[in-house]
Amino acid sequence: MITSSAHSTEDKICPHNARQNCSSCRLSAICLPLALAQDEVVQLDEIVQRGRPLQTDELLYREGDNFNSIFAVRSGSVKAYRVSDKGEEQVTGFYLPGEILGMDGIGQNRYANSAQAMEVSAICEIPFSKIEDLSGRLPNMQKHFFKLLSQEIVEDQRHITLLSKHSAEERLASLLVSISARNARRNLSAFSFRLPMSRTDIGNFLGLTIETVSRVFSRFAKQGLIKINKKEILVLDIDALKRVASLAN
Amino acid sequence: MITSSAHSTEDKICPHNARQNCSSCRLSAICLPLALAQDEVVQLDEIVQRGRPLQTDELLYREGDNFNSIFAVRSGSVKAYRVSDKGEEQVTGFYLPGEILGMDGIGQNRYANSAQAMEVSAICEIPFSKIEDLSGRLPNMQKHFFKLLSQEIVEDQRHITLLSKHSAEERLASLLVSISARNARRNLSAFSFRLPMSRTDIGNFLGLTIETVSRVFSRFAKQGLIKINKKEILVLDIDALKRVASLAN
DNA sequence: CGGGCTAATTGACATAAATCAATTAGGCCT
DNA sequence: AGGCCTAATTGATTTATGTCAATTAGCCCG
Repeated sequence: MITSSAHSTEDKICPHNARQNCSSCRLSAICLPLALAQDEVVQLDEIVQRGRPLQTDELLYREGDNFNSIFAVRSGSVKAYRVSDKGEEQVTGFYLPGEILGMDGIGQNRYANSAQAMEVSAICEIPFSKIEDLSGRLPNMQKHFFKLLSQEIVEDQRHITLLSKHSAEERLASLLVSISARNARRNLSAFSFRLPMSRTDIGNFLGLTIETVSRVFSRFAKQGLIKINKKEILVLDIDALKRVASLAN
Repeated sequence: MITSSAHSTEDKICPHNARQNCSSCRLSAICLPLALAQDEVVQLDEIVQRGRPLQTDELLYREGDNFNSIFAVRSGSVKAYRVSDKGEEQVTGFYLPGEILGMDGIGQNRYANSAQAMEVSAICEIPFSKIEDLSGRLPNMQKHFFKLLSQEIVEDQRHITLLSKHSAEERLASLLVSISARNARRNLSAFSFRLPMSRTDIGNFLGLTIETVSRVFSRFAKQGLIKINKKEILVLDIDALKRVASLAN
């Protein structure tokens, strides 16, 4: 346990000027270096670009842009969304520190989503051509990327099931459980956290209206599963929440 | 155009004993060999295994099974489905000749779906470890697999949007347009085909009940968009159908 | 420090699709 | 050829969630 306070200061401590390499990054255990040997991480390090932080609502890339890089979230959070031909906007994912986005661009050489910062966020950019090179040389790297891509497929299929077969309560509980778990993975509290996204984004992601999201939040609070203060969430009964999620995932 | 008759005999002519290699396979233009040079296809050929055909309803693999291979459909058709912790079954995809399935297993070394033949089907099996080897040696191969995986992600995200934001009519129109296009890709008729899946599977895939699927089919027929005879579909107005799909994809 | 803007909440009502139920129509086996 | 089994269709009714509307509560900026 790195922190016992409700809200970790992870994102506050020298957010954008931490020592600029993967080896010393505190996310290395869950981010790309995860799968690499010490000396391989050095090679990864050489191709990672760390730019200025993104401001809230700033776009990292836009749907249809030429695909050149994938990105890792170092601090903050990013949402990805696509616009259907019908003009409907669909949030396809939320990305927290240590998570990789942009891989949807590989197939068509264009991003299939837009990516937008939900708060001030530091992002690592990794040119994909360099990753291809590296993957050709380092079997670990290739293997890891195959895995990453595959996991995103499984993640998306889970979400398909969620949208197709589960109620509003199940969907929201599922999201809360997911965020809780991802926080825990980063050694943050699983029970007290701030949702980086708006109710609108949550609703859009879960295929619900903002009103329904709000009502379900209120119901959960009334039932004593959580305590809400705007975006601050205190999980009072994670097991009940998991039960509601029905493990809808 | 290979055939002008309403129903191609593609799947009937020597279905399982066509010359057993990728170079001469009539699907090579849309299947794995697509991305490879002549001499590279030969190397692919050496690792592809072609077993006895699957009977209708036979399982190719089961969710949770150890992952070892990916598969290409040579003839027939396969559905993939997963069971959520809630016990709900969700069809995640339909695979037609030339299409690849099983890649969801890479991430966890276990298949995340079960795969079941919807009719008698011939399947090519490709051990994934061999693909990793080959990808390390052939940049084309590696690139192609990254693309394949990425495209499945985009496909799934499209489906997420479909389920989240589109009406029953839009969903079904979208599926019909998709199948029509995939048939055209195989040089089959885009306007006259047999749906290999049941109404139950369609409903499950689209997040609808079988009754709703049936009603929407009837409505489309009444509106003169299609003609239905059980699983046989005659598309009368593909443009209208695309309009209804709203290009919900 | 106050006014206005936006996000969230809450309530009343509408609706698309689900559920329940009955009927029809094939296909298959004896 | 006839009967049975399953898949599909069609209709009547219910329901979860969406839509419309009004209210509240922060929060930013001058």
